[in-house]
Amino acid sequence: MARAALSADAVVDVALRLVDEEGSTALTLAAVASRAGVATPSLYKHVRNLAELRALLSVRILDELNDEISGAVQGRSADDAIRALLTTWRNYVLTHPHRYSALDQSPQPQVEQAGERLVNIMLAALRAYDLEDSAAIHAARCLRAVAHGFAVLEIDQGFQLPEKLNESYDLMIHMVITGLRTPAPKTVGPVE
Amino acid sequence: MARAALSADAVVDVALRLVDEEGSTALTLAAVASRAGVATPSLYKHVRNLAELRALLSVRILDELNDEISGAVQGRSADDAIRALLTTWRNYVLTHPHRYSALDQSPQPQVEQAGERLVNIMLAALRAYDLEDSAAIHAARCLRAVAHGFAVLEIDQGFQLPEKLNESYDLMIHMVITGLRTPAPKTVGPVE
DNA sequence: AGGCTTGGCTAATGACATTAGCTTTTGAGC
DNA sequence: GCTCAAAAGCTAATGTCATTAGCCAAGCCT
Repeated sequence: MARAALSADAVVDVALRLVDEEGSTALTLAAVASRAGVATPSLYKHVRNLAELRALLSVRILDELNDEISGAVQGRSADDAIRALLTTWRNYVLTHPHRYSALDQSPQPQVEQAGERLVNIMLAALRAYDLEDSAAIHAARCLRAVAHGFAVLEIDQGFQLPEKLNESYDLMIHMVITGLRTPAPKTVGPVE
Repeated sequence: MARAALSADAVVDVALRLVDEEGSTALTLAAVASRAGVATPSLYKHVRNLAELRALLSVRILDELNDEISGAVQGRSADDAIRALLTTWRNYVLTHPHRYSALDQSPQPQVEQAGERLVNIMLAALRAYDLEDSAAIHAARCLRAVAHGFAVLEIDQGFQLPEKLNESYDLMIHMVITGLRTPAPKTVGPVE
């Protein structure tokens, strides 16, 4: 190997710091290269292109979120676990808002894998509810949708009245928990 | 007035068609100009810049979503209204996936107004539950978070097992409704 | 007719991503 | 220690955008 300088991981490190400090829109190869003390095209030796860098960064972030959540869920179960999961998710988002909004929307396989890991944690947290397999998957999706939806809106919409957002989130947690405890509904046909 | 050709509205029309046909990433001033049969800089006579075009487009889309939802909620109340609202939201997203993903995240005031109109519809749908004012606001936020979160994940993640997404969504609707009917929880402190 | 306003155009600039092709470093094996 | 091939860097070039400046034509009002 030559010049023990950069590596794909190191590039992602730099990108992560950049996003933290200047927001996800500042994520350009030029900016990353500059921070890394390297010319822009040199990055291509470590990363296929900008899209791949975004994907790698998303994986890094999702894994970090994963870690925090699984730590928080450890040793808890049922309602307690769900509460911990959702609260930790939101805390992560609020602590690193730029990271969360840097998450890649485009469906790269690597990113999907990190997403699956997240789903597995949710399934583990749901185990205490004695759901059938498919019911557990539905529940996990709901958890994800709920946490993600609130996160996105809170980050880049701001809502208004910021002092009450905790209460809104508590209500949402309450909806999830009571919904899980109440017998599943018959599937309803489309409205209209 | 000269040359009765374009207008801000017409530009948004073109942009909307472009997004529908080629996806939200294809939304560039160059592409819009080309479709409008005009040179790129000419667009600046109608629109301040790309950011404003995005904002105008978002308003257009949010208003359309608003219309569909308020139509669906008309004449229904309580659980029925909530179900109609959420179902219509998802139907809109699935019918026009590109439009929904073209929605602007950056907080322009005009876009926020359109968002408020949406919140008002939700508050109307919630009226039957006899919530206090602030409780209704929390509930509306939850509705929005839930619908948006599921929409975003469904659009650009795809989940897997597409045949069961209806059931997942039904579960989420169930969570919302039972959560609204069950007494509000005491606010819980942060976990950990 | 004359002139202002409006909407359109061409040209120029600057930020990016990306590719091509050259050079240097360095580690592995001799 | 020497050689050399791969790795990692660089400069130069291209193409796509957004955006600005400055020019021109067309229509409307008087």
